[in-house]
Amino acid sequence: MADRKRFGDRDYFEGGKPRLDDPPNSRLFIVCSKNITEDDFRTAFEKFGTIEEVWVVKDKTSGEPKGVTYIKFSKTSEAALALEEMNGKCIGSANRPLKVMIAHSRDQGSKRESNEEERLLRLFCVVPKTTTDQMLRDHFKQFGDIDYVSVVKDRETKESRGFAYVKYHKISHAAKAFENCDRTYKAVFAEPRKKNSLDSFDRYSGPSMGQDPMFSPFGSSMEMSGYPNAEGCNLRVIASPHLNQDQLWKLFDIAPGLDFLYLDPKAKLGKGHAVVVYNNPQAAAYAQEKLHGFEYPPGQRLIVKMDPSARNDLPLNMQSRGGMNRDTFSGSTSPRLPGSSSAVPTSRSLPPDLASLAETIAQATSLIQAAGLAPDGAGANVGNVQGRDAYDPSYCSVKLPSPQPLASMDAETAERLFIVCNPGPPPAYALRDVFGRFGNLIDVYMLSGKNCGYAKYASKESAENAIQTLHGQEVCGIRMKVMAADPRTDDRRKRLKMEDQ
DNA sequence: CGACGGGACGC
DNA sequence: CGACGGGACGC
Repeated sequence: MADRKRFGDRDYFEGGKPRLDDPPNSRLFIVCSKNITEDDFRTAFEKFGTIEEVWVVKDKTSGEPKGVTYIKFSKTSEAALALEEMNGKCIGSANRPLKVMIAHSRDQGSKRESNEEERLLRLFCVVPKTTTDQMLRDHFKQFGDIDYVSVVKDRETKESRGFAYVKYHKISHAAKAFENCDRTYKAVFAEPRKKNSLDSFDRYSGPSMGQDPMFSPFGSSMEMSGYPNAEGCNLRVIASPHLNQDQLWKLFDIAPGLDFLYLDPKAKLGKGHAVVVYNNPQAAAYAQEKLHGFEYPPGQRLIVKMDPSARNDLPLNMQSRGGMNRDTFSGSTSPRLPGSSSAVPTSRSLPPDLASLAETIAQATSLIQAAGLAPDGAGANVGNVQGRDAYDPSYCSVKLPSPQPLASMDAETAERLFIVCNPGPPPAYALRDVFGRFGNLIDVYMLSGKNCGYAKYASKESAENAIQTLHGQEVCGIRMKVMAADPRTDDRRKRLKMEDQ
């Protein structure tokens, strides 16, 4: 089938026109000395990614370089990194430093706006109504330093309007988030907020929503280390034996001050038994309250108990250093609490912040395994068989292929499946994992308020495999029908077809 | 200050 | 036996 990722004239000149702004913000506009050659540019910029084109602009009549160059990258994040790295640098034989900017789209011309940085730093996302700022922050912080997260709420009812803005400090971070954030957010670069033209300092204008005020009930976790062996800091955990140490770490990282998490590889304590130690008792209590009884994976409740003696079960060499702690775990960032509101759900019914957390973990797990970086010997996650093909999520009634990378969101749909779930829709992350395992999955979603939905695949073969394997099976105890979808009926397809001409 | 050409899906 | 998602920021 057509591989839209591979670059070639065929793709570049889609519809007879160069795709200058596809993906968005992937083209650089560079003001520079006139004596820099195309080769100079290629040499200096190729390390940032795949260059689709270097165009040293020359005067049409005289042929003289105008001191302006465009460089088109295949990805937004490549252009962003190149900008951050090369702006102000000198290349070739020139003394004048490059001025590197993200090129405007052609119709936008050369006019500048006072806040054009914001166009590159801020993402617009569609989010479930139950998603909070903190939940979004927890997902988006993995891509870089967040300026602010803001779920837009109804002015009167204060309820979420179902969309949000996420702003970063660096455009490469925004670009990474744009490319790699959970695709159900449908992240796009946000149009700058409407504004009057006078304030070119809007970046500094407000405290705005910089840091959420209810952010840290425990104060700075750095200052909370005065409880090294306090009794209330130690938890004993029983989890699914399928979970590995990384996954558990991410779960228990919902409370600030996670010091040690030890999942006994020899199962001396018992399969899936772990010891968790925080540096402050509030965090341990919070984690226990939030995670005890939480189903992860679905159907498998975590058991989380306070146990002052738990720390004694750590191997001697860990009682001071930890088998896994903040220093050795690269994926963790600053500790944050979910559920910034005080109306934290205490029921055992999958509070939304934990659902979001579980989703994040499922996604990360899927990515890691798809990349062939499956947890190594340090983990105790392998049940009975060897190799990552053996990974078999307990929430699905049938043996599945190993996790696969998703197809790009704008890939062409080769086949669409219709899914019916009874009695109701399973968790989104479970659906995504299960349907993703056949490869080339573009998107899977349930219609809101309905028990049916769709899965879109970029490959017919993947879609057929999904039908073969999943039809009639269960996910999280929910029976699924999986079949080819009827073609769309509305005029949306026609409209898309028209654009192709 | 510094903003837009050439090319046009295989055998 | 079910059928087509959510979308722009109080001034």
